[in-house]
Amino acid sequence: METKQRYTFKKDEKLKSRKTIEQLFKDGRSFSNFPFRVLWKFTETVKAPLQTGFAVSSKHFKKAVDRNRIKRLMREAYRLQKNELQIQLTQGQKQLAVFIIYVGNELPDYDFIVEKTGHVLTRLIKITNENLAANT
RNA sequence: GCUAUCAGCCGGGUUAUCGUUCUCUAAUUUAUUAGGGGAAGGAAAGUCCGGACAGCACAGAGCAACACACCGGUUAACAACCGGCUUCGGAAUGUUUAGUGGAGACACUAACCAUGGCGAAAGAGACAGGGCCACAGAAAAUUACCGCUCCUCUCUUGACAUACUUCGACAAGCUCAGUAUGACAAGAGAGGAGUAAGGGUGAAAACGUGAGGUAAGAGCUCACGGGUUUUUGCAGUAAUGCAUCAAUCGGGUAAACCUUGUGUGCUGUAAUGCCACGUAAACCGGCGUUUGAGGGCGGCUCGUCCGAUGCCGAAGGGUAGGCAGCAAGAUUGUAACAGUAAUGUUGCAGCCAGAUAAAUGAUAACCGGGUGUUUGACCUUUAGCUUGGUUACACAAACACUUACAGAAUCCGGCUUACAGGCUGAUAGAUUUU
RNA sequence: GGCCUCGUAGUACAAUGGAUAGUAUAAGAGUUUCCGAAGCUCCAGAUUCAAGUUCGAUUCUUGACGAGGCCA
Repeated sequence: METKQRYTFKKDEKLKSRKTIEQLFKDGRSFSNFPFRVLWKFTETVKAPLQTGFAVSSKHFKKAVDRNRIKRLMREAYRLQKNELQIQLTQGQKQLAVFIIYVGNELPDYDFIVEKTGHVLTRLIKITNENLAANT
């Protein structure tokens, strides 16, 4: 992973456990960056260094096609930009669980999502650095 | 070729880069790499019907409840599908009649009738029963308010007949006048009976029109026409149709109750079975142990089975992971045969998603389809250009816009709803060309 | 995924198939008051949508749309 850059997003990197998600909603910390709301928590229960889930409210988007479309765009944008955060976490021996919720009301286009996902990821990197500094 | 209706079918493609899931093969560092293959629809949607499958007694009885309802067929099954019947709607066509225009041929308009492509029907029963029908109206279903007619009684008036004379014009009679009685006519009032023609209100008014008949009227009778039921004959498997005989005509509502017939046990793949992890058989209240609490997931009753370290309530604690179910089946494609068709039988070939915070994608370019505009195009005038008109048909180019509805979750058969656009067929109509 | 329930003024609820769909409250106007509140008077405002049955649907039937609930 450290030799060549591969933009993968496999099963292990998805946040799937119902239990961890409930923990995130209960104890996790969060911040908003429109159109996203991000939940995050350092936890030991997960295998991979970084696990991420995506969600869209079915109240805002009634049709499954629209929800799928947004989730696919988010996943694509995340996949292409998340490598830096992943490397940091591996070096720091930390496990991070992240859950990103789309709270906007309109169907976004791809460029908008890419830009906003970049903002979210830089903020997460900052948080990780602070956490590492505090621990050491 | 065009328009309309109906039925059936399809519903984008190629390349590049990065990526997801399942599976097979190989390699090893045992979770990665490399290669091959598969990966969303006609509605996957709504969850409206029907099944398969699973559990509850190899699912029992009665009531209740629910569903269905012309006939025949198809099917695993159905409220679905196919074919037919009946009723209704109806583009259009034709005959006749009337009106208008016209010298005429004829044209247009309207009405009746006939045919009628096509479409719709939750299409049993209102002679089993009760219920309801606001307002208006006499009356909303065996009813009678007004009116019409007849009879009886009373009163008034009129003229007639008979009898009588207290008084009067004149002595008597007659006449006039008066009184009483009788029957008659007219009018008024009361009572009884008949009547359903008239009442113009309403969504709906007692089969319709005409004639006879009658005290007045009435399907009371007759003629023509209409509806319902029924006998017989013919056609058809049947619904039904045609003819015929007889009876009958008293509104609507069953998508309000109901009646008749037929059918349905209930719950649903989060069913169900197995494995793993973890906790608490805490405490309190009530019931019960052969005199039976309670349960067997349906509303009630019965029956039957299970049933004691038990059950219920209250208050808490723990887990919410994996495997099977779960992808070879009422299967898909194709051909032949049977059938009007739905559909069935046989042969050949194929294996075609399996996720679980939920995969099947993202970006870019090009091509293809559709619509619109413009220019060529066509027409007129002209020797030609300009100008003007047409874009009905065919073709070409450029530009712009657009390329739908929508995402499997156990699986099938239907229904319903959404859908840019395209293709095919049938029927009807108008028109052009040959 | 499966199984259910419900849609009436801004809000909370009524209404035998039948007159102008009612009540409370909120909103608006007026009155009262030095001003405001409360009170009083008045006014506007709705049957989720579309078909069907019926003479006539908030009510009955069907479909669509929307809202809510339950499951191991």
